Amino acid sequence: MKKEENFSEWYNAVVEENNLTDKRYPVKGLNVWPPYGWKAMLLIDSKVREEFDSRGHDEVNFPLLIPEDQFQKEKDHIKGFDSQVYWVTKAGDNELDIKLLLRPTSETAMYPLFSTWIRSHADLPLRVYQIVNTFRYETKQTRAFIRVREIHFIEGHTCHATFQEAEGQIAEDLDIMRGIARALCLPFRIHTRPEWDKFPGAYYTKAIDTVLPDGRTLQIASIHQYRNNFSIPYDIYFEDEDGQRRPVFQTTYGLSERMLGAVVAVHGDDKGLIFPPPIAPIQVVVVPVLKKGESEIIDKAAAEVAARLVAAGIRTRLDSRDIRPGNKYYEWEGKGVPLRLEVGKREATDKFVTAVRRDSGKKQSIGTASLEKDVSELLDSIRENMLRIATEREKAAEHRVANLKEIGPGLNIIWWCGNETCGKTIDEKTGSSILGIPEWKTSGSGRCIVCANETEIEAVVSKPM
RNA sequence: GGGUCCGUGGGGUAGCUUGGUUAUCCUUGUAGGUUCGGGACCUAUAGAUUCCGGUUCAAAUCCGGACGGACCCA
Repeated sequence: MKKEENFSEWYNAVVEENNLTDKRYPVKGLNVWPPYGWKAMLLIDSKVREEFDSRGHDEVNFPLLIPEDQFQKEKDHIKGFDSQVYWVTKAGDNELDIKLLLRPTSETAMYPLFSTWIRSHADLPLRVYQIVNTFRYETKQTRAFIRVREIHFIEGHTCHATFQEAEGQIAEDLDIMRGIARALCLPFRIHTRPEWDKFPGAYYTKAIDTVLPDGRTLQIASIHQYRNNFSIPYDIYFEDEDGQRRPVFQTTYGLSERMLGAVVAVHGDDKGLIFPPPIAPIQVVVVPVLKKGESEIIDKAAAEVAARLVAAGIRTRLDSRDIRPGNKYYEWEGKGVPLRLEVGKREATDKFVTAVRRDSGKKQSIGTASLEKDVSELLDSIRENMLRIATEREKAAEHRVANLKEIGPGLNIIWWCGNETCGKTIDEKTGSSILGIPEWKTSGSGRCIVCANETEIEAVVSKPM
């Protein structure tokens, strides 16, 4: 399947054929995670946990069901999610007095409890996260990992004594993103979303966007400053040193299986997936190449290689199935295993393995004496190379445009007066929309691409996935 | 939000226009055997007309709806 010719078809085929997802579950937008895909997701989750935990965030788990009255305290938030909510209205045959909804996100599940957890400044900052499924009734076309109705959601929630401290949390969130993106070999951009596109209830939203091969952008994370927008209606107050009762300042951080979707889309090629080594369910596959009369010695050598790598903590699979080796190569290449080690008669006799990289296809011999060290170095080199290639492609997708007609695929850098009317005009006339204000420092000035008024605001425009 | 198209074994498909025999081919699964440096071969065997309703002597085929899927536009 050719990735460049028909990206959409390629994506659908590649995630299904290689067991990342099973879309045959008979409800729209609810997909099954088979073992291989789930393993990849869990490895991403582990990376996320590592980043949160090492900075002192604690993992929690809140209920899936939220009572209606508890959901309805913040007006903008309700307005934003109302149309996407799944309701539980009956228990057995009985109508429920208070309807329950499946969390579309967990602010309204958590915050009434936060209100009781937080009494004084000594309870702050509160920094927790959870990894759970959330439900949003998507009406648009669904797509594995990218637009689903049951979301594998990672949500960080923090409460702080001051706005400044909450701002500091957002800076830390960006650091966390850097750590995660490094493991995924994904370049990303930070955009402050325009007012009309921020998270319902937020003071502002910073989105993490990555560029896909077809020139569209995919939002893989979002970071929100809530200020007091939720703490006041949800009564999350603390007593400061002076005995004053004050609302906390809050932030949230949202990540999902879209990260896996981005990994598939950005790194894959015509042969199939390519997993970044840090999150590859199988990092190394060992394939014995048998020969009549010699199979015993070859099998033994291959098994030993695999056992040593496993002992060294490398996720290794010995593929001793009774099919031709070429068949195995195709299969593991499709599944994106970063490194393949071939062990045949020559290797078994002369104490080496033939290593084949998935990223470049290059072959090389590795002496068994330095096996563990050489394999981890190779995996590291693959990771660096994948990030380098992806970063180059992302840079190439960026271009400055001076009028609406030039707006095309990729990241279009424009001057924008900052008005919603002009922003919406871009949307209507080009089909692309304003991702937001980029993180970099604006310098100089220009004329708004729509109204031609002088402005110092630079914005990024693209077609979101 | 608007439109177009599609639904046949686990996957990919033929048959549908013009209703009529045992539903085609490839792949896959299972059992056995020969093989093995880039998708092997032989033998045996398993597996499908999305669902509900209608028209008809007769429906995979025609009509309506539901559910599911793909694409295009806003």
